[in-house]
Amino acid sequence: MKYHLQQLLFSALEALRADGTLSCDLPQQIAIERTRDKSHGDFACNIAMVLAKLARAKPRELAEKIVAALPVSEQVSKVEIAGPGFINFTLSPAASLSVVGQILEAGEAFGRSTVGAGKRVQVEFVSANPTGPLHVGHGRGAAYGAAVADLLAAAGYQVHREYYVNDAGRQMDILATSVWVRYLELAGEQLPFPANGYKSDDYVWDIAATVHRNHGDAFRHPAATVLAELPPDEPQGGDKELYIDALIARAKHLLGEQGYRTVFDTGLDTILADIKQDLEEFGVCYEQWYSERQLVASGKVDDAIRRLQAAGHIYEQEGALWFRTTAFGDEKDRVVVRDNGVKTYFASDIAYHMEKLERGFDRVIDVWGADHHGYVPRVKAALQAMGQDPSKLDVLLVQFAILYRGGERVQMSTRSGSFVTLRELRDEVGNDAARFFYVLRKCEQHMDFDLDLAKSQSADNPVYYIQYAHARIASVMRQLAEKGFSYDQPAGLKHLSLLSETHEQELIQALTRYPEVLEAAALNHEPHQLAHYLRELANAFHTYYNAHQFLVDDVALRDARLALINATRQVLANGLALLGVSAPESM
RNA sequence: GCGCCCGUAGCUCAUCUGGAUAGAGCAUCGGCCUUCUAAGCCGAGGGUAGCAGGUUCGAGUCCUGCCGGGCGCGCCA
Repeated sequence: MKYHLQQLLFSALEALRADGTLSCDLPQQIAIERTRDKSHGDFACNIAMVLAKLARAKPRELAEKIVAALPVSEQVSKVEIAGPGFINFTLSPAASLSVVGQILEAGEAFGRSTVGAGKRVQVEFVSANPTGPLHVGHGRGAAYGAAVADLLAAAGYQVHREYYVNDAGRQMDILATSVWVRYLELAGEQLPFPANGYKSDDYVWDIAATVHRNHGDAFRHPAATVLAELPPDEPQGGDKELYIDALIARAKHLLGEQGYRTVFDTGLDTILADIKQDLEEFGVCYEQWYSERQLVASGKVDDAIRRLQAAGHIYEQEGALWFRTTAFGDEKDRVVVRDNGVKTYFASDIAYHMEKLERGFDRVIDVWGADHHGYVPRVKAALQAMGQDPSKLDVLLVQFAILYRGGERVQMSTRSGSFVTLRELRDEVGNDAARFFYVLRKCEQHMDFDLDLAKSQSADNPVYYIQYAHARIASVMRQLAEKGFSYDQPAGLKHLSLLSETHEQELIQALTRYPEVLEAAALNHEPHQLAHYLRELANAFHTYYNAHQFLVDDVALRDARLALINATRQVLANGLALLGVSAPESM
């Protein structure tokens, strides 16, 4: 509809230009907006005010000329000039009513558009290190990323959802070594737990037990051998980083490559399986799980560094290789290969992002926690240095969700183990409430997540309000047969003009907005727009429900009303599905 | 100190990329169930949009400077 009005205005402007009334250039885009106030019609356009200066005309006079030049459209019943020069359009009743038939015909497909047709977009989200279960912070990224991906798919994009698995690197070694130490304890060895290990995480015990169950004492070594000549750990006044590195080296040496790999993989596989299951239960699915280890093994990381070297962006200093990211706007240069020869996380990420673009995506979206924001310039710098277009990469930073329980802020720390897992959250508040709560705020907004409120199962949870609207409609349809009524949908569509009540018109108006909301939410990566819309739609329905009866004796009116609420049910279901929330038939 | 994000009703947040009189929910107060689910509806009160400037027909929205909160500034990941 917006597009139709744009076309009308555009031809009016061209006509004015042709007869010399308008001498300036025509704008590329004509902004059409929904009106806030119904007395202003359905849509408003500010084009006269925008062009007034360029055309050296008073806005209202220009508006009058534009209106006079507008082609006739049977979808528009009234055009008015208001305020400082707004052109307000009122749609004809038939134009609004037609949405009901469109919804019922399109069904689950209603609202989908083709703006992204032919474009491939990759969405990478969550990508938490597989060193432990997902916590509530990851939950927000999961719900948000999944919703953004689904919205883009609904907008016609070909969407590729991906999870980058950091299965290489130091943190994984620390995990593997932590598992081994717990295993040694289970095997009866007495040795201190490293200060920098995964100390208070119960799952480390579980994994160690699995290793012990499957391999017996195969990886057992006397504590004295393990600890021989290790530097002091932090409690003994040493450096915990040095200590853990030495312990990792000892583990690799004593277990051999094969044995170390077995312990390592038991940890990795166990945790990754847990993460996958967790996300799947949360309704979050991926096309691909991309392994950092395989990326490294493929030689692509070395290739990337070589390419940067060949392009002259790498220099050596104090034994390390530095990438001159400052040449591309970063604050300081970054190390890609440490003086001990180990490649940094950044080196992998350069190769990974390079590889993303080389896979041919038109657009690449990363959903990151806001604490990684400082990382954006260097990744963009890398892409630019490699001759790629950095603007193809969109990094969406998701702010933290601050948890409250009993009015108290819940302290979150992975290392201290005092975090709430996503699984715990889902168990407490349910998947539906969690998914909906997480996307209720725009991503750059800090979010207060009140656990008590979310798990209270009360009406304070906005998700129930929307689901209730859906269930109510389903209930009405169930009552049909019981009360001896019938519903003839084609007849209902024929009699839509009987829907003249204010509440009905407002409900229809809300329905016509759905495709616009969907497109805006997708293109702006703002699922919260859809969440808020669904609440408004549910509100329009509940109001209507309380004011009028659907199962009335007037057959034509009954069919028309049932067609309307069935269309409403469809849109509620479609919108909830995109947010990963169920649409129950009864509550 | 530098960089990014945020600051809107008592609380939690919207405001459709600069539009018309800034809107919802919760909380408070007052009404509505013999009728399709009261997890609902209707009504009332509640605002100097952190502060001060600037840009223009027009600013919560864009720019600058302060104030306050969060996060980040490793050869960690």
